[in-house]
Amino acid sequence: MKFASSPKREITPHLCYSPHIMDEKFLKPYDPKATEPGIYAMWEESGYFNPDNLPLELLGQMDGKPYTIVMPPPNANGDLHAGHALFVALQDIFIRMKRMQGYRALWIPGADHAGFETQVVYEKKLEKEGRSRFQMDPKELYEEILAFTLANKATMENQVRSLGASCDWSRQKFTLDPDLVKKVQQTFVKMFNDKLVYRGARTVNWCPKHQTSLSDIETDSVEESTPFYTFKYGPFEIGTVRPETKFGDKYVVMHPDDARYNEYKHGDTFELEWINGPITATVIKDNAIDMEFGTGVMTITPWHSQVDFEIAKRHGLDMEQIIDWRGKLLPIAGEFEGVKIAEARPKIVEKLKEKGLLVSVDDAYKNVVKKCYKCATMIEPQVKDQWFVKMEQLRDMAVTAVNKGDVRFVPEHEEKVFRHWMENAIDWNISRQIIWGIPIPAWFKDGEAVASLESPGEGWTQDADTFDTWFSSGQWPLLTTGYPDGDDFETYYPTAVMETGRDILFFWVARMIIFGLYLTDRVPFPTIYLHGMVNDANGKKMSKSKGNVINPLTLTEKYGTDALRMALVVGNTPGTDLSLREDKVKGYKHFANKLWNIARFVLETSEGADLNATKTEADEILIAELSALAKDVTNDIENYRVYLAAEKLYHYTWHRLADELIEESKPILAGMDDAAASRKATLRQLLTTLLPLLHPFMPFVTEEIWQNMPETTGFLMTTPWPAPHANT
RNA sequence: GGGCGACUAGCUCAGUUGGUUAGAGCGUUCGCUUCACACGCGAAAGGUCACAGGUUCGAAUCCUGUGUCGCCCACCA
Repeated sequence: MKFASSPKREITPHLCYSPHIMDEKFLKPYDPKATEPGIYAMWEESGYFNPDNLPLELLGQMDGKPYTIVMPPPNANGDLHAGHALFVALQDIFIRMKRMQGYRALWIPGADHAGFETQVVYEKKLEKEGRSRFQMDPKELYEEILAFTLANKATMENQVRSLGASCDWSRQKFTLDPDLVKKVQQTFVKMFNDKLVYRGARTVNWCPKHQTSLSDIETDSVEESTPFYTFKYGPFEIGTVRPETKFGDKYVVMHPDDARYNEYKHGDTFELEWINGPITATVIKDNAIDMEFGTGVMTITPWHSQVDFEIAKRHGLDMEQIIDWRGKLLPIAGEFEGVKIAEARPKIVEKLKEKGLLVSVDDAYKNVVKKCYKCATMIEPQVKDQWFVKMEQLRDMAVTAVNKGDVRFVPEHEEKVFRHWMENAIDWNISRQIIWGIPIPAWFKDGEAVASLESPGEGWTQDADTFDTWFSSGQWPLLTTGYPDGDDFETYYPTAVMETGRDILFFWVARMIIFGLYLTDRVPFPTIYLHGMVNDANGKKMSKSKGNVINPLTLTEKYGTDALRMALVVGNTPGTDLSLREDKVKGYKHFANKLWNIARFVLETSEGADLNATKTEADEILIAELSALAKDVTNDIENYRVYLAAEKLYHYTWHRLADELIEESKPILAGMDDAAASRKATLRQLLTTLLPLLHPFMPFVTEEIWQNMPETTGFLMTTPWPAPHANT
C-alpha cells in the first residue's frame, strides 16, 4: 500500500529541548497543571494528530497501514461528563499505541447536534426564563439553539483537548455541517427509492409535553399499579385501565373460539347505554383476544392503542381521535371536553358508577406504561402520518453479519444482547416534530409523498419534520470518512474499532451497522468495544437531580489528566460499570509523581554516563524482563485488556523498578566500576523503554520526562513502540 | 413475561478461558525525617471465592439447580 508523502512538519526547535543538566523542575513534585497545556499545544502544533503528517520512518514500520477510530460525537449541549472522559482515555490509548507502532492512526473527532436531546435541554432553559418554544417563531428558536449549541461545542472541544485526546482536529465534523446534512438527506432519498422507508399513518409514541413522536427506544416502560376497572357494556363486561379513552368505543371484541359468546356473531350490532348516552356497538371476532384475560371481551380505541389499531385495521373499522395532542379530551367526550386525562379519569369512573355501569375495581392491578425517556411524561399513543424505516431486510443484514463473525463484541456476551434486540426490531419512526434537526427532504401534494432534495415542482410543500438524530449519527463512520467518495473514505473506512458506551448499543451501534451494510456492503467496524457506565463512588448512576455528578475536569484540575485516565482504566473491564472514587484518582496522581521521581533518580545518578557501556549479564536480564513485559502488555492492549495492561505497567514501575531495581542499584552505583557503568546505562534504557509503554495511558507526564532526557529526540508520541505486534 | 450480567479481603475490583501457598489499590495496625520520592519507605493482619450438588487427578474458573442484587427488552385490554 502506498501512503501519502505529505511534507513532514518542521518541529520548531524551542519545542524540543534537551538540557545538559537536569531541569530544576525535577526537584519539585510533578505538577500536572503547569505541564499539560504546554505539552498538548506542542503536540497539536506538530501536526502529528493528522496521520498524513506522520514521519515516514515511523509509518514505514507498517507500510502506512491505516488504523481508524471514529470518536462518538459528544452532544453539543453541555459539559463533558465522566463517561466522555472514559472513552477519551480508552480510545486515546488505542490510537497512541497504534501510532507508535507505525500505523497511520486516525482518530476523528466530532460533535452531534443531538436533535431531541438538545431541544429538551434548551426548552428547560427557556422554561427557567419563563419562555416557551410554542410562543416562539421557529426560525428564531432555531437560531437560538444553534448559537447555544455552537458555544457548547467550542467548550466541549477544549475539554476533549484537556483530556489529552490525540485526535485529528483538522478532520473534525459536526452533524449539521452542510455537506453532512446533504449526505444524510441523500441516504433518505435512496432509502425511499429502495422502498426501505415509507410514509404511513401508524400508532406512534407521542409525548404530550414535548409535542413530538418518539421511537420505541426513546421511551421507558415502567410498571405501575393502576386500578383495573370492569364496566358493563351492554350485555358484556369489559375491562380497562383507561376509562378516559372509552368515549368512542363502539366495537366490542372477543375471540372467535370463545364458547361463552357463541350467541354473538361477528358484525352483530346492539344498543347500549354508555358514558354520555345511548350508542350502537358492533361485535368483532378477532384472534388477538386472550380468552383467559378478564372476561375475554374488550372494547377498542384504535387511535390510542397499538393493539387496538391493528385489530381495527384488520377489520376496516372506524378510528377516531379521543385525546388531543396536548393530552386533553376532544369534543367527543361531551361534558369532559378540554379536561386533562389524569383529571378526567376519576370523574368518568364516578359517572359510570352513578349510572350503575361500574362492576368492579381491582386496585392491585399492575400495568406497564410507557413514558418519555426525557421527561417521564406518559406517552400517549396517537395515530399519525410519519416516516418509518422498514426494518425487516436491514435487520437481517445485520444479524447475518454478526453470525458470520464480521462484527465481534468486547465483551463477547454483548453479542447475545445485540442479536436479541435486532431480531425483534420493529419499524423505526424517524420523523420528529421538532425544529432542531436535519430537515426531512420529503414533499407532499394532494396526499402524495415523495422524497427528493429539491421540490418536485409547483404546489408541493416540504415536510416540516426533522430526522430522529440517530438517523444521522447512525451514518457517522460514513459521514466522517467522506462517504461515498474521497481519499479518506478509500483509506480509512471501515474503521478499526468502535469504542462506546453499552447504553447506546441499540440507539447508535445497531444503526451504524445497518447503515454501513446498506450503503457500503461492509460493516463499519470489525470490533465493538463496549464500556460500562461511570457511576459515583457508591455505584449509583450519576444524575443532576441526585446531585452526585462528578465533573471530570474538576478531577483533572486537582490530580492531573494522567491520574484521571489511569483511574478510569485500571481494573475497568469492558462492559462492567465503574465506581469512580476520588481516592483512586488521587492514588494515580501519586503514581505520576512516583514516575517523576524515578526519572529524577535515574537522570541524576547517570548524568554524563556512557549509555553504550557494556552491560553485565544481570543487567541484560533486567532489559529482557522489561521486553517480555512490553510484549505482554502489547498483547493485552491489542486484545482489549487495557485494564490489565495498565495494572501491569503500574506494578512494574512502582514495585519492580522503583522498589527493587532502584534500591538494589544504589550500592552498585556507588562503586566506580564496570558494574556501575553498566547499571547506569541499564537504568536509562529501562526508562526509555518504559516511557513509551506508559505513554498511551499517561501521555503528559511521560512526554514531559522524555523531553528532558538528553538521549531522546522528537516526541515520545511518535517514538516507535518498544515491542513487536502481538497480532498481525 | 423474556433476556443479560454480578456475587472473591472492611471498601472498589482483578484473576488473560481448569494447574503450585487466591491478587491489586484504598482502608486498618506496627515501625521509619534511610541523601529519588512523606504524592514516601519497610513490615503485618485480613478471604468456607453467595449457597447446594455434579464433572475432573485437580474447580474461584466448567455443568445443573437455588438465593440475592443490578441492567435491558416487552402492544394482555
